[in-house]
Amino acid sequence: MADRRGEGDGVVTTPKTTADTPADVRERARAIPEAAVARLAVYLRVLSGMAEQGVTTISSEELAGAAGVNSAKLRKDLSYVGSYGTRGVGYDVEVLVSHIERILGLTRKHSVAVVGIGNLGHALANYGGFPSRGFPVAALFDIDPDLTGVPVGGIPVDHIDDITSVCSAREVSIGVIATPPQAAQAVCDRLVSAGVQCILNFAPVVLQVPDYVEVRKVDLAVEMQILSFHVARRADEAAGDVVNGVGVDGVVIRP
Amino acid sequence: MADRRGEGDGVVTTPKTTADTPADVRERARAIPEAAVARLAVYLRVLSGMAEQGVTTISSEELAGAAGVNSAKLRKDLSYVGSYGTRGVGYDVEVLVSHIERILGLTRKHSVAVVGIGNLGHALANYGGFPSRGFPVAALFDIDPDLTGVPVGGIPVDHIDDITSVCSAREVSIGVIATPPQAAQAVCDRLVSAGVQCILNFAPVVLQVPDYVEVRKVDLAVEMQILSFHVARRADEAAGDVVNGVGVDGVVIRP
DNA sequence: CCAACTTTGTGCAAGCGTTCACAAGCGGTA
DNA sequence: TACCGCTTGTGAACGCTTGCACAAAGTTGG
Repeated sequence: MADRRGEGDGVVTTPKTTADTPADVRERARAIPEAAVARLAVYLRVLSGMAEQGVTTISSEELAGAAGVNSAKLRKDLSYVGSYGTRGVGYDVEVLVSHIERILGLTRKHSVAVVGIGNLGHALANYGGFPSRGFPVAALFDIDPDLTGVPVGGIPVDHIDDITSVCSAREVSIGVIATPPQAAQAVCDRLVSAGVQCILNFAPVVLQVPDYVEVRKVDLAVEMQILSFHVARRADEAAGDVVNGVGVDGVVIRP
Repeated sequence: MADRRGEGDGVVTTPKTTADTPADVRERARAIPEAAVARLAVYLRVLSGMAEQGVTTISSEELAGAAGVNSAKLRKDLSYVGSYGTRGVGYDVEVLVSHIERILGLTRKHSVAVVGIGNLGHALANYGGFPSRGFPVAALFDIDPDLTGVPVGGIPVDHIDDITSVCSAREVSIGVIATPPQAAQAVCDRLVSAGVQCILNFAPVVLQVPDYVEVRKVDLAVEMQILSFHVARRADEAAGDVVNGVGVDGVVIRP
């Protein structure tokens, strides 16, 4: 499926028309909006699925439908990657996949370290989606000495005191924090001092990091509360449309 | 969106001072940008922590620092909630907490159902952050008959065939999908037919739902790929700063 | 009571991202 | 080769979000 790392270099499909020097790619990558990057990752997954099903060509309309966006946005997003479509026809699935992978930096392996082997840490260590997409889990850490040496998902757990040395040695480029909130900042600091520049944080805290470190946050409580907000808004609207809040507001809304 | 029915007639009087009728809250909630809602949830957590530490008053500058945003944005966000600060002083922590909770709909309990009791599902079922924040886990589901009846995190697992009846009976308002991608859409359809209008989706697929259903997606692979993009961009920039062109995949990481 | 100081709340302008609309380009056909 | 229909790629308009800067409002000290 998405195992085309390694390729891309020698291969260089980028043929005829567009010159596409590394400098171009660099310049282009710099300008891609964050939101578009997130969507590119989604397109990539959809395209991988298409490729598996034997689809070789796809139009922006089809791909947009499958990815849940409108086709204009999709084309604009793809235009950040380059012009690899054929007018009147659509996009070659394989070509598109390889170019998106290149832009997303998936031609290179990114070793991952997971810190905090609790419920979530276990789930992450065993999550098949990481290695199969070019993100091998190279190290696991926990503060509990009883866990040290115990293999989880095939990888032995190290003690968090060894984060710096182990991460440096194994060239970890992405750190995943799945610790309790109290420990998160300390763990983060160690990861940073080990040279890790990208962090995925599951702990419900705002991490303080140097400018050159990129942090992405996955906050379950926040997600739930956003949903809660929508539940409430919806309930309010319904209440406002039909009945209305008792006597407090005598406002009548007519549908 | 496109839910402006009802209004347009002589609705809502937008009173002078701070009367704050339910209609006002309704009107205000409707207007809060999605991005601001997400931040409000973060402010809420920070404020809760402050309250626990005995802090009673906080300025926008302090709170902004703790939440990792700039103070102007914070004040604008809070202004969506209402004007509950005291000029020259700051905000009363407790007051702010209660108003944000009200806006986010946290005064009401939202029962949660988790579908797919694999690694992630287990972690979610045992995650203490849910119940403690007003999101009691009321039901668990899996397709595996061997799991049915087995309690996980104190709640017995039901079979996914019973999603509709159980969710209706227990008034589940938020569904969490932690199944493999192939099963996600079917599970989603069942949740929707059970009346669930908010879904948190961990499966790496784009769910198709009716307009009135709100879906939030947590996609680990996408998060990793976004980080990968930044690693690559950084590497490219570093390479571009020093050498120009040449190497296809210049690595070079700089501190 | 006044003056000096602090901090909120917000109008406004700049910046991004999304959407629209259409010219340009390509394959197929006669 | 010339024409036709289809789909891409993108300039331009639009709308949402952010950040600035400052008046309004409150506190404190004399």
